[in-house]
Amino acid sequence: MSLDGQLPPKMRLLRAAAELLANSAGAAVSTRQITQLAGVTAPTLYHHFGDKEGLFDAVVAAGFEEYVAGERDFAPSGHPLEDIRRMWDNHVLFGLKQPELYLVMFGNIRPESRPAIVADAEALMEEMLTKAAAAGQLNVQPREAARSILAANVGVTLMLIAEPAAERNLELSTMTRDAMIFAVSTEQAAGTSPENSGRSSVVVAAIALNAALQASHSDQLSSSELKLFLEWLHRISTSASS
Amino acid sequence: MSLDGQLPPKMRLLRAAAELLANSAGAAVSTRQITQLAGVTAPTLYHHFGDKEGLFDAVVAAGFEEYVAGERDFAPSGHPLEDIRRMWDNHVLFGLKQPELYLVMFGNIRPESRPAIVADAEALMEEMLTKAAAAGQLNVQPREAARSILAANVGVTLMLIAEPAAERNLELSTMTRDAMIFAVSTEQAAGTSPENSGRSSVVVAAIALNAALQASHSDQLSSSELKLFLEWLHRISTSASS
DNA sequence: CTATCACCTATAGCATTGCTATATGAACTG
DNA sequence: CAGTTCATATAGCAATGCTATAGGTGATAG
Repeated sequence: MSLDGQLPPKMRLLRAAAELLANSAGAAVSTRQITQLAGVTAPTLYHHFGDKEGLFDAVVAAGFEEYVAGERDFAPSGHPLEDIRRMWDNHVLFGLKQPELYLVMFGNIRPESRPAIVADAEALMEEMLTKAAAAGQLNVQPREAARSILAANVGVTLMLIAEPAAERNLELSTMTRDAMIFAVSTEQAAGTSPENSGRSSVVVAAIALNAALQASHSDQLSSSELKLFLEWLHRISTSASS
Repeated sequence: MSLDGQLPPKMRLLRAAAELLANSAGAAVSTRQITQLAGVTAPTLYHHFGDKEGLFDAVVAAGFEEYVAGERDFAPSGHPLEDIRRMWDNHVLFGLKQPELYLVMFGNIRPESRPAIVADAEALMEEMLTKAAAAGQLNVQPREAARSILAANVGVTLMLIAEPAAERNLELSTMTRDAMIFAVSTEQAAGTSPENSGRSSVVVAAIALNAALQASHSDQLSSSELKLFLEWLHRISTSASS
C-alpha cells in the first residue's frame, strides 16, 4: 500500500500526492492521506514543501512540464495556424486525460491572483502565434490573440470536464477552436501569395506593409515621419537578398 | 455586527453567507463565521440547509436569479445576434461585479458533475440563439452554438477575474465575443466588408512586420532607428481599425 | 386550560483538518 | 571527537464541518 521504495521522502510525497489527486474523484485530499501513503509523517511534508499548497504547486509544476512537453512535441508543420490547432487539441486532451490535475492547474481560479501556470501557457501560445503573425496570417496582436484563444480553450476544456464522460462531445472543442482561429487569422482574405516561401519573413512583411501603406492613406504618422518610415522600410525590404 | 433584524434565521443565514462570500477575498468561509454573523448557532444552519454546500447552493440560487433577471432585462432588440452580444457582456459584467459568487457558480467545476447552473445558463443562451436561427442568421444548431459560446464566455470571465483588477482589459471579452458570434452566424456569407472584417491590410501587414522584426535581428537599422521605427509600427498596428 | 405534538433552536462535543513546537537521529566538518 | 546542519518523528494545538441530545415555542385537540 505504501509507496516506500528507496526513493527519498520528497519524491515519495510528490508521487503520493499526484496519485491521490488523480484518483480523488473530486473529493478533497488531506495531508494525512498523503503522508500515510508516502510512509512519512507530517513534519516531513512541511519541511520540504512548507505548505499543503506548496506540495500541490510542486505536483502542478510536474504536470505542467508534461503539458508543455506535449505542446512542444509537434515539429512545426510550417503552417503556424495548423500548429495552433494541434496545440488547442493537445490542451483539451490533456485536460480530459488528467482532469483532477488540470483542475488544480487551471480551475483553481481566485480573484486578483492569477496562477503562474496561466501566464506560462499564455506565453507558449503567444510564441506560436508570433510565428503566424510573422507569416502575415494574423489579424491582431499575438498577445491579444493568445489571451483570447487560451481563454476559450480553458473554457471549453472546463466545460467538457464537467460533463459526464459518456456525453462528452469533442465537436464542441473543434468548433470553438476553429471559430477562434478563424477570427484572429487572415485566412478569410485572399490566400497568401505562393512566392512568399523563400524569403525571410521580415522582408515579406515589409513588402506587404510597404504596398499597403502606398495604397491606403494612413493618418497615424505625419508626412515627414511617413517619409522616413518608408525609407527605412525600403532599406529593410531590399536588404536580405532573395 | 450581527444581522439580527426580525428576519427569520433562515434568511439571516442566507444574507450572512452571501455577504461573507462576497467579501471573503478568496479566503474560505467557515460555518462558524456565518452562524456568528447571522446570530445563530450551528444546528440551525444544518436544520435548514442540511449542509454547508446546501447553504451555498441556496445562495447561488439567489445569485442565479439575479443573473437571469439581468439577462432577461433587455427587451429583444429585433436583432437576435445583437441581443447575444449584450447577453455576453452582461455575463462578464456579472462575473466581474460579484467574482466570489460567480466563482461559486461557474468556477466550482468537478469532473462528471455539472452544476445545474451551467445547464440553466446554457438553456438561456440557446433560447436566444433559437431566435437567431429562426431569422436565418445561424450557421449551426442553436444548442451547439450555445454550448460553444457559453464555454468561451465562461473562459473569458474566469480569465478576467483572475487578473488584477487594474489590468483587466475588456477588449479580451469583446474580441472573443465577436469571434464566437461571427463564427456561428451567417454574417460572413453576406460579406460584411471587402477588407479583412474591417481591418485594413495596412494594419495586418504592420502586425506581421512587427512580429517578424521582434523575432529576427535585422542589422539594417541602427538601434536608435529601430526603436523609433518600432514605435511607429506599434502606432500603426494598434490604430483604430477601419 | 391543559396536553400533545411538530417544529425550531441551543449546549456541548466528536472526528478530521492543516499545521507546528520540540526533540531525536544521522551525516558530514573541523 | 565535538559541533553543526539537515531530515525525520512524537505529540499536540486551534479551527473546521457536523451531530447527538435536549430544551423551548407555538398551534391545535380535548
